Amino acid sequence: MPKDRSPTRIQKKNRAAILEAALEVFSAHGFRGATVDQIATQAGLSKPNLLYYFPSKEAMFTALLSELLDTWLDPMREINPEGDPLEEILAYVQRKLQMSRDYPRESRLFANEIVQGAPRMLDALSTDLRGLLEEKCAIIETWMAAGKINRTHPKHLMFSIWSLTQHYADFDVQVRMLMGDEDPFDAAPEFLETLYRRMLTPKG
Amino acid sequence: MPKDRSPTRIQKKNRAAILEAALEVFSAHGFRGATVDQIATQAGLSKPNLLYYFPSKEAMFTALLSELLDTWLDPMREINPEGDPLEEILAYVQRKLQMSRDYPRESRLFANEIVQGAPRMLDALSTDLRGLLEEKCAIIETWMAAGKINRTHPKHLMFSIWSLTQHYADFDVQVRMLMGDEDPFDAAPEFLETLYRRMLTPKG
DNA sequence: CTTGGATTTGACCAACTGGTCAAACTCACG
DNA sequence: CGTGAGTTTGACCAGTTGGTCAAATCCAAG
Repeated sequence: MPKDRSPTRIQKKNRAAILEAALEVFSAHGFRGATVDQIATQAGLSKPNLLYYFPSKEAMFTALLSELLDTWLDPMREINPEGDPLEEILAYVQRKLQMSRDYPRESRLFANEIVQGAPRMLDALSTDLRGLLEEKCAIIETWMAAGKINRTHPKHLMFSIWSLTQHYADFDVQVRMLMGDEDPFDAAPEFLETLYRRMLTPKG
Repeated sequence: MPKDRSPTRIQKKNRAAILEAALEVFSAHGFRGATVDQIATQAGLSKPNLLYYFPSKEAMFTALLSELLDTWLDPMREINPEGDPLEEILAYVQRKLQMSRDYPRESRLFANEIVQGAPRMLDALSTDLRGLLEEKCAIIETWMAAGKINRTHPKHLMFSIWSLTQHYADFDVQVRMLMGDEDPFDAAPEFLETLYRRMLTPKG
């Protein structure tokens, strides 16, 4: 295992290669379904070499999670309390949809883990996600109280956004199988915009 | 392996116990993450005994899938072309939500499999699901053409219903962690009814 | 160029896992 | 009862997998 002084050129390169490979393999097969050998092959390194950089398979997984969770939550952080309520929420939906299009592996990584009870992620979630959600829900509630958007259950509203957008990444194979040639991401942005505009525009 | 004449009392009981245990274990850990031993313990039988009833782990899994897929699609089958369009869709949403509440393991079983690319399910899906979806989307399109509900992309509409309802089963741990004491299924029915009513009621 | 730390790996191990099998046991039925 | 088919299992096997380690190789700083 590398000493924890400032990382060498090689350490930086290999750690990055391993985490990229780990993302590829873990997101496709889940933690248990992935093997260290697969990740090693994907990264172009030998298995013992991986275990020189990470003490265990588990450590690779948690390192990957903590590296990604922050970026994953960025779209939500960008919700601006000062902006126009409806437009803020619509923009958030579009950012989340972009994430599903551009980073489907990340989405599936989290999906895999949460569906199985999030045994290795609950702590991180209840730390980082919980607070952020409370904060944004409070904002949404003031918007509702001010009559800027229709009144509804803020948490369920957020869940619905996560669910609808991540569905296109997590259930990609099913969606594509059912849509044939058509690219799901062609119509999805408009569909979701319409949905939330009708849902939230006041005086419905 | 039992002969394929009419099953004995013991065969019926044990096959059922095995499939119930398999559902429990596969839905919690995915195919690769589940072990035959776990299923055996859960079923109260020995490992070789399971393999007396099913030739392989794979066979247990596919038997389970094909047994469940039919019931899983029932709520969609019940959509009635003769009924009131908006009410038919709202009722479908509620049926799906009930499924998530009452059969979360089934939902997670499918979710696990599809997130990982549905390697053992794509055939069944493209046979059973594809046709059913086309049929129901055609109905929805006539409803839209007749101005009974707002015009939108029918397939995306169906995806949205699956996504929103199954989210409460598949991401159960996350949802409950974020909602604290409150039961997600208390507010979900009303939330979803409001959402689809606003989305679909004509002249929005 | 030397040298000591950083990096890499072939060989190996113990635990686990899906699956087999012959022997033992149970049960329905005559 | 007795008997043969139906059922159960302990012992076992081969392949896989996470992880170890000593030896070999590489590399950057003096």
